[in-house]
Amino acid sequence: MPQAFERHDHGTCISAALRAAEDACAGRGLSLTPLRRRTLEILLESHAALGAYDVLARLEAEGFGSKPPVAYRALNFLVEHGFAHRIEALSAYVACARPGAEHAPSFLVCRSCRRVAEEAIAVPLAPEAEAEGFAIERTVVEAQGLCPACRGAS
Amino acid sequence: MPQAFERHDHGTCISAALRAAEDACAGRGLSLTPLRRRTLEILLESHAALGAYDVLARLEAEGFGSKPPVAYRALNFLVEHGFAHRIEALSAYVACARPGAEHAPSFLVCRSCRRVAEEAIAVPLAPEAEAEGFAIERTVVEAQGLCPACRGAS
DNA sequence: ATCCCTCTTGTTATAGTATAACGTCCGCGC
DNA sequence: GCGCGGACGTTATACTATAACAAGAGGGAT
Ligand SMILES: [Zn+2]
Ligand SMILES: [Zn+2]
Ligand SMILES: [Zn+2]
Ligand SMILES: [Zn+2]
Repeated sequence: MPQAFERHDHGTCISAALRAAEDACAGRGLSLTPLRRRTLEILLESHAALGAYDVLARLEAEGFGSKPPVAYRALNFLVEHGFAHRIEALSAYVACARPGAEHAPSFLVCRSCRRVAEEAIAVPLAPEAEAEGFAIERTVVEAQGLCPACRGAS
Repeated sequence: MPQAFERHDHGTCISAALRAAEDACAGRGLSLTPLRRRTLEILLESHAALGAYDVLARLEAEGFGSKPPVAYRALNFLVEHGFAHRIEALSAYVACARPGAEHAPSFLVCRSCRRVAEEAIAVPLAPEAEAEGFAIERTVVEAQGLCPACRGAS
């Protein structure tokens, strides 16, 4: 997988993700409206986590509505359908690096540049949950730290 | 470990945690002031995650200050020194179940009653981080779902 | 064509979470 | 006594998120 912290052809990165979103929407009867599509593109421009109000500012500058629900609704649509993820520790949003594939996402989040690498790992806590009769519905796995670039720039 | 979702002697639970906090503060030159101690007690009363403003309301009712920084400072003190943890997905706070012990905490969080069980697991993502040159400083591991009691009450 | 229904986008207003900045008090070392 | 740092209190403000309502677009039924 091309990773956020490695050099890669980012144009391919973007177009593959948009393509996957289009296909998934077509297949599931969802509509990837201009607002939703543009919101995804904004997230895809970088591998960094963006706050809802950052996204909103971009959308407003491009002629979409200027009020918070505009951004939150688009972001929630993307998150619900797996085209983006919410980084809980930052209250921020990032495009999914594996759109289409079912996965329990986990992230490496740089505290300096906010770039995010998405990893595929086994759901932790499953045995503990089993032992206690706890039914896991969703997992949040986020490692915060410094990415290679930001370590170097120390 | 006595778990939040199991029957246990909760009085012991509370007094052991307070004792551990007192000892740790004494040993590290920290001051467990009445405000900080009471804040910890409030968190300890249940194994549930409480919002900062819930805690603040309790503190105010007991004669402490009524403004947000009062609660946030006490909570931040407890979190910084490992006597409490922040549940990122809820923007809420819970008393630590292993005060004193060094640990990368992970949690089972009930979405219905907000009770939290703290587990000890290995840091996930370590191999991935290593491979990418990412320096992990903190991990957030939270499984959300339904606890045994809330499953039963379905 | 008209009606109805649902979905999307837009708005206003408000709720919920968190911190910056500053003043006072108190205990301690000098 | 004086200076200092830490804890606690305040005011004010910033940041994050949602409830509730209005307007338009599209589609299917009559
Ligand atoms: Zn890329
Ligand atoms: Zn970085
Ligand atoms: Zn207990
Ligand atoms: Zn529960």
